Amino acid sequence: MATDSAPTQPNGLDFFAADIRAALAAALDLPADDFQLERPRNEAHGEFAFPCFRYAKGAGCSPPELAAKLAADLDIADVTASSVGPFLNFQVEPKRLAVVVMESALKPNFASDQQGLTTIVEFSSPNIAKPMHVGHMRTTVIGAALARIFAHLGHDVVRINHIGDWGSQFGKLVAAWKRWGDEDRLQADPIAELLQLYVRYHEEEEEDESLPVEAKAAFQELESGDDNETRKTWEHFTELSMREFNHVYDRFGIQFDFIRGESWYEDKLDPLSDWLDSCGVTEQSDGATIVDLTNEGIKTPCLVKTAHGTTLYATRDLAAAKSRWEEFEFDQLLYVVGAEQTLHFQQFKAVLKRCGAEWQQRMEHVPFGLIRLAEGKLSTRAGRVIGLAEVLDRAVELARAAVDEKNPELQGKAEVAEMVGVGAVVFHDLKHQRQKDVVFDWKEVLSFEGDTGPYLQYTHARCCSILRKAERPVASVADIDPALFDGGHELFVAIGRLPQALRESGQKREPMLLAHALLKIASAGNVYYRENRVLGTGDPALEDARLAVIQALRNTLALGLELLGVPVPEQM
RNA sequence: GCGCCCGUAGCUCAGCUGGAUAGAGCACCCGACUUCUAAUCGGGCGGUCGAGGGUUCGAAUCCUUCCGGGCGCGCCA
Repeated sequence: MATDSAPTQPNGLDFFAADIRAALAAALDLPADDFQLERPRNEAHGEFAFPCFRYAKGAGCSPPELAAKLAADLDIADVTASSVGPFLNFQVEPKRLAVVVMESALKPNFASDQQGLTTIVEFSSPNIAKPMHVGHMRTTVIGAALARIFAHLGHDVVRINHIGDWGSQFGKLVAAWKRWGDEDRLQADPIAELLQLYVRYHEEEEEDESLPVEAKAAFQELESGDDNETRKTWEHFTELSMREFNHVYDRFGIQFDFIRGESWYEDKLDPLSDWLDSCGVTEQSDGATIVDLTNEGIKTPCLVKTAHGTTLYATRDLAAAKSRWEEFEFDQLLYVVGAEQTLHFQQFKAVLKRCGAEWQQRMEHVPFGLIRLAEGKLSTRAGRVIGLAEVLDRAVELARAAVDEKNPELQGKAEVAEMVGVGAVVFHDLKHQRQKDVVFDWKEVLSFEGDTGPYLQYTHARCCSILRKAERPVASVADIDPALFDGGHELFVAIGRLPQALRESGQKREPMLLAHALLKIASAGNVYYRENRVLGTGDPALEDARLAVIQALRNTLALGLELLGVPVPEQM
């Protein structure tokens, strides 16, 4: 439920941005919200930029004149305004910036921003009886990251895994099982056996006309709700599949608040149908029940029941959405589902709109691009698949080789290799813009150098190492002479921008923004500790200051990596 | 055919609510480990931002046409 959010002190650079906006508002006599501060292209120009073009007319002068006038007039604590042509640049007094950022970064709630909203994130949602392959990675990794980001921003987050455990395909599977199933093979390797049945069904379906008939009958038996043999078989498959999925979720460190398959909404399907009827939106067409959406600008009607009377994907999604609204009264419900399902979400929101359910506006499809192989689209049936577990295994294997080579003395190499391998895979997925298709390339995914997860982990591990070797507590920022933070400016700016990146990641549902902010921080961090030796300088005050910087860097990276779902080893 | 998404350096991508010389990583070529992990750091090479037209003081960014790629378009999910 939406509650009043307690105003929190802005963290990082937001602290100064607020002052600058207020000063601009006063000078130009406009609301502070109107001002979008940009970042100067050239870092030497300062931390914030304000192009004067669109305000010049109102001020009755040219943009450069306005910039010059504002530069002369504005008086902001700890901030110097200067004009360069039509641009007004703001430079924060470096020592002050260092202190504010350092204090922010050492707080546990760095970058948090209470909003008191209930946000449901539906993600992962694999189909039972099929292996999780790289195609499931994006929804799983992006969804989990968004859920963590919203939680950190102060939302009440509900994570739902909408398992695909219902639908006519399970009729097919049961039919295939009855003909060719083998319990021993099933026990030995459940998913492989189920997949084999699924593939065989599709191969023989065309030759054998009785097969589809049996499949339809089986799904009808399932939907009847009776506790029959078909249902027992289906429950068995579900249980075996979930066991397999949970292995993967454990490796990713992902937990759900609710694992609710489509079948969970089974008893809500009839009421849903009745509701749709009572709203007067359904009609019959070629024996099927549809909702016409032409007035909503969608040419394809939404099918809610087949000619055989069985439900469809849309029916179950409608029932799920309505049930969730009644249960949670969510402020937002995000569906982290592939872009190829855009039409489906448009349709089912339009159906709800026709029913007068205003809350449909709170539902949002968060689409992402496909993962493709160089050889073509992923296809379970055609055997063009790369298993998710296989990707992780190979990454971990390579990570192990890297650990053996780079740090042979390390304790717990197996654990570290697991963290590094998984981290590489997760980060690789999150550093790309959500919407774009990605061509799966082993070489890219398994890279540990440059802009990668392991690079961030390495930077974090280096910080841990320095802090370990210091063998003493880190002084508080208040006890440090700010002049000793000299040399860390670029790093402070990078860290100071994290709160904004985090906020935008949430607003745009784009974990990439956080990923890139972290890369910038790590890069600046690597430069910092290379050029500013921490231990053994013989100057205790300087060591205190630099240790604090390393601590801030470590905390920031740990926070960011954790939010993204990249494991955070302390040594590697 | 209609709809949606995408097209930026050899490769993978940032930048896109219009703004200051288009940025990273990889690859390639130089250079830096007696000192806190070289999974690092510094330098170099590399781009008519798919093509044309339009709007604007200003376009990779907005509009439009075309080309190229992907996805979707009623009883699968």
